[in-house]
Amino acid sequence: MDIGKAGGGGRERILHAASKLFLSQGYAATSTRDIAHAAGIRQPSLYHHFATKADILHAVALATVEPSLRKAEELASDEKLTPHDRLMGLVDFDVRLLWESDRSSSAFALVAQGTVAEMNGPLDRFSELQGFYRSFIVETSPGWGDLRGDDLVGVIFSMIEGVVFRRAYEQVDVNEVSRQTMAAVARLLTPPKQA
Amino acid sequence: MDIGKAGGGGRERILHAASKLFLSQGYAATSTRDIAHAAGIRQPSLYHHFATKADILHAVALATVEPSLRKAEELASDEKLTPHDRLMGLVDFDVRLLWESDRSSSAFALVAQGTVAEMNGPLDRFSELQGFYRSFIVETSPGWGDLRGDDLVGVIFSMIEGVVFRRAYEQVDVNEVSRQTMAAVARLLTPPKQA
DNA sequence: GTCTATAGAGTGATAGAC
DNA sequence: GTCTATCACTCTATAGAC
Repeated sequence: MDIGKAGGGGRERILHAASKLFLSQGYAATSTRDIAHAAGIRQPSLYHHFATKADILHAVALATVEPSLRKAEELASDEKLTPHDRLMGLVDFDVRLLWESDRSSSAFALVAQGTVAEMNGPLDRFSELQGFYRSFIVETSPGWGDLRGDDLVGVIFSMIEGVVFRRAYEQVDVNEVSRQTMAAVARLLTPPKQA
Repeated sequence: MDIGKAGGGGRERILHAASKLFLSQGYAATSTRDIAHAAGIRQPSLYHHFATKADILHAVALATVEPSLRKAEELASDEKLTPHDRLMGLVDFDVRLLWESDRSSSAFALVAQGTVAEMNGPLDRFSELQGFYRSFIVETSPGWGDLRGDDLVGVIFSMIEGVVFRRAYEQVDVNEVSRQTMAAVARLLTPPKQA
């Protein structure tokens, strides 16, 4: 299920349309009529595919985190790669995904918009993704000085998710943002040559 | 005008209530009845103080960015401080502000929820704050390697704003987050002792 | 400056035909 | 699987009394 691509069956069209609208306007500000119109159907027809509006959000959030998770699994199982390569591959993939709102969005930003209790499924997948970040990071470097282990995971995660704010107002190319972010991650992990 | 503190006149009470609600639920999901109830008045009474709901968001966004801006001005004019001290002081202040949603929130997160055209006032103030970050950063260090000048400004800003995501699901103390963020900023700016 | 009452539009969701 | 019609509710905002 890849909601990044248009086309596909009726359900896929709805998820694709809803994904774009939820990110650009927010969940609450997006009406079911908006979604239906963008999907090329009438509003009540949505309810043949989903029981409630919240269910659409749930499905979008799940589908949004899946590509990153699949990429992480692919990187983790590629034995030709070093941990550093795996981390950089995932950072690059996620930054581009976060940047291209047309295709996807911050899974967490979506999850955060729904009632937390109903969003446990997507939240679990999100935690899995964090787990990959954590293992790629600690396998790359144990850290040094006053930033080690979970400290590094926290600030790196913060930096990656924070690109959604940059996208909203900066005039920067996604290639530049990806390059900068990878360079910053590498710098945070690399000890000085003479400590 | 400090909407972080409760009390004050009717207008201040409304801004305080709206600030908390907009951050925790989003602008669209917050009804004027919610705001009025939290402020201890009836819904139509809001319209004695603000012409529209969007005006409340506008005022909240402005009031939210002001404390950081005042802090930045204070740090900039304190001649006993080095650029590095100024930067760390602002990072610490902003991370704590972002973390304590009860008191404030990401000015930008608020701005992003309104129609962009109507939010030019707050957005300008937000740009001013970015300007302080930029000058504190470049005065601290010109950068080194593949991260210099605006590259550093971008990733550092991303990391600071990104703490709102960490707050939402991590069980971390704000003092830890502030310490980690300051350490990461310092590490990004400090050249290796032997390049 | 706050209230009650209410207008006017939009909302999510259901019923039932095709 | 999509449609038309519609219900019951909530929303922002206004009018006018006190």
